[in-house]
Amino acid sequence: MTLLRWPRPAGRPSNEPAALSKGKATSFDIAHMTGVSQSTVSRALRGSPLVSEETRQRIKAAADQLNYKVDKNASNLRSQHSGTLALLLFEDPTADESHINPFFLSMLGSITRACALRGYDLLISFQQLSYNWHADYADTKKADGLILLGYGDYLAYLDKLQNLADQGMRSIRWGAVLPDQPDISIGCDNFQGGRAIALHLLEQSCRRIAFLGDASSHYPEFFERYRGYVAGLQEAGLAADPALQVDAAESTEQAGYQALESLLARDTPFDAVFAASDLIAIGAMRALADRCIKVPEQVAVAGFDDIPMSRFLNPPLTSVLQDTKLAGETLVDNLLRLIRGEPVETRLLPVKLVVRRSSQFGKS
Amino acid sequence: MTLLRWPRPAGRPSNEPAALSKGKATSFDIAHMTGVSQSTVSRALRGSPLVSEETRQRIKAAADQLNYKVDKNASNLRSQHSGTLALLLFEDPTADESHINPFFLSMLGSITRACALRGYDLLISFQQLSYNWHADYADTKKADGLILLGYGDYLAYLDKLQNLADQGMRSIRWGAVLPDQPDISIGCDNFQGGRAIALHLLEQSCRRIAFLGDASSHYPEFFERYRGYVAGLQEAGLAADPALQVDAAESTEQAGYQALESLLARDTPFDAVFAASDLIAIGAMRALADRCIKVPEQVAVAGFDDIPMSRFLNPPLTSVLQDTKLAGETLVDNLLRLIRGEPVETRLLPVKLVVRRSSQFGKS
DNA sequence: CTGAAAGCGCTTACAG
DNA sequence: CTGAAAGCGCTTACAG
Repeated sequence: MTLLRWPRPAGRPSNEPAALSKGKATSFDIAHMTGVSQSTVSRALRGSPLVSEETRQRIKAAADQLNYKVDKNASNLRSQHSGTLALLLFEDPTADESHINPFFLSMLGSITRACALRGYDLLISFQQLSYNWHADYADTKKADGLILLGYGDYLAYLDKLQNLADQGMRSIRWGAVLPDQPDISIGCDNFQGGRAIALHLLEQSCRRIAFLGDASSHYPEFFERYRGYVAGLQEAGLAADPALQVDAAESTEQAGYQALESLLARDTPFDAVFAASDLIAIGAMRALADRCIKVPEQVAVAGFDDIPMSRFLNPPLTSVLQDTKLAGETLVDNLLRLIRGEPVETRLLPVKLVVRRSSQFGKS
Repeated sequence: MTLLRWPRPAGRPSNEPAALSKGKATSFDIAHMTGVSQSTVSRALRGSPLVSEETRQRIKAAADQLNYKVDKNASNLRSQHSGTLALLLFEDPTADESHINPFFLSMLGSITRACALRGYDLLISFQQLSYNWHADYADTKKADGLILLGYGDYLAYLDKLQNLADQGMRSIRWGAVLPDQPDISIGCDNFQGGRAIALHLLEQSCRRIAFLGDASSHYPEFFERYRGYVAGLQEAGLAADPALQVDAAESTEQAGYQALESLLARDTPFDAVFAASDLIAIGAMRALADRCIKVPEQVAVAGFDDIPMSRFLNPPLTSVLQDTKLAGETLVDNLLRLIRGEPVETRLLPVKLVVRRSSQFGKS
């Protein structure tokens, strides 16, 4: 009998073959099995060039046979990084808890995929604005970096972002890209999107275009869309009429419905509605339908985000498409760069106007 | 000066106050600061009854002051559990990579919330059916349990489920609840949902109700919906006509569009369409619209899942609502029970018929 | 109620 | 190219 007997690590009965102790094999088992040191096993499995090809093959074969997998907790503890990113979705505190904004859901999907392709795990959590993100994900070492996603009052959490940056947290935010921001953010070109909608509606012969959405620095993404809209009007020699701008801070149907009612209550004529998001547009279209105002015959409507349901609306909604696949990849890639200490470029992603029936003013 | 000086753990320069070494405080720092042992710090912070209230308060205060957080990797390694659940979304291999099935997105949201409320983290990943789930999430100790979500050929991954069960993996699956399953699954009452749709359509005076969706044990959820539909017909003294059942394995618009075209090609008269999912129904409605067949005037249509966009369709789609909030909570609670070694009851969740205009046969 | 000690399973200098 | 050793930061018997 030539089978060598190696000492077993404490805790495993020496009469039980390692191959049968399911999910329990350690690098020591592999080492004993192949007759090398545990350090060499670790090196081989991590692809270190310090191990000879022949040794590596033997070790890999043994690892496969024992169904061995590196214990992530141990390797993370030792190497001090987790191979995990955390995605924090912060929502309006008032949001209905059963539904997530479809746009963020779409982002979530693309971020998940991007992480998987790069070999990172993704931890997901919903957060209130009041929460201490850093403490829970960075200090506990659960994640190497944070992706922040969500609407909400920008000025209200500016301090928190500043704090994250001060503590050297690796985090990146989806949102408005502005000068003098404390953090690194990636967003789409809200300005050009707003401008494109305005130019498109003007081309449909609309002249009194209402804007539904907050137009203040509290909601910088909406504000950028608004500024693009104003710029578009100016190019056509028109001035934006303040009476045609109605606040809608939340991106919800309810907010859109109410915003349109406010607009109607002002008794200011309008022939088009540019909603700062598709959800707001959906609410506005419902309010118009309830008053028997026909879209697009009497009023043209356009939104922003191009969420999946927009093409199914009646009439289908003209909107601005944000490329969520590219957005997710860009967020992940830049966060990874940040983690590696490489320079990161704040980026503005291009948008695309998607014309559908809701904006064909006057046609039926 | 009465400030005591404690020895510093190796690795930290003793001239640097612990409070300034950001994100680096350990339980030893707290111990030194409060004059107790590190074990006591660990106990106090974990709420052990072995620590006196006074000591606990002092320790907690020190921990707050130093911004101390337990290192999850260390505690996980030592205690051998991760406080993390993994959600594996397995999709049809053919699925368009940019969009996730809206129903699963909704489940994802509710599972994320349920985990957060119970103090668990959630790891998310997309998986192909061919993947070795167990190895990647259980053997690596990244997660204490698995939640499996997704459509796909049930028979094709039965072996894998068996394997998971054999290896003692803590996992739970959303899907059909059938006798003799190798794993524990939770699902909605697909049978009663299918029956409710059939009875509803019959009530609208439909007599030739087509079923769009796979009706085989490869797709047991669809099959249960089909069996419910057959049962509903039987209650009205009608037999299901095989010519009215068209396969659609994937839950996509494309599959629905094609299924309806196949149905039309059969030249069998029908006055209603029951699609096995809303996505299939959406495709079918488009195919009907392309042929200028009016819904619900000429053909009534109903779906299943009640995804968010269904109420916005033209006409709004009658469907069967699955309570995703309850589903998410049930999945998480049962998985946690499984992890704790408690008995788990396979559960069938109730569904609710949601009637909208698409099924008002004959009306305009 | 508290402390000293062992050890979870790795990675990574250090030495050869 | 390989091995012996230290140590990541905790939790948990064990002893008092």
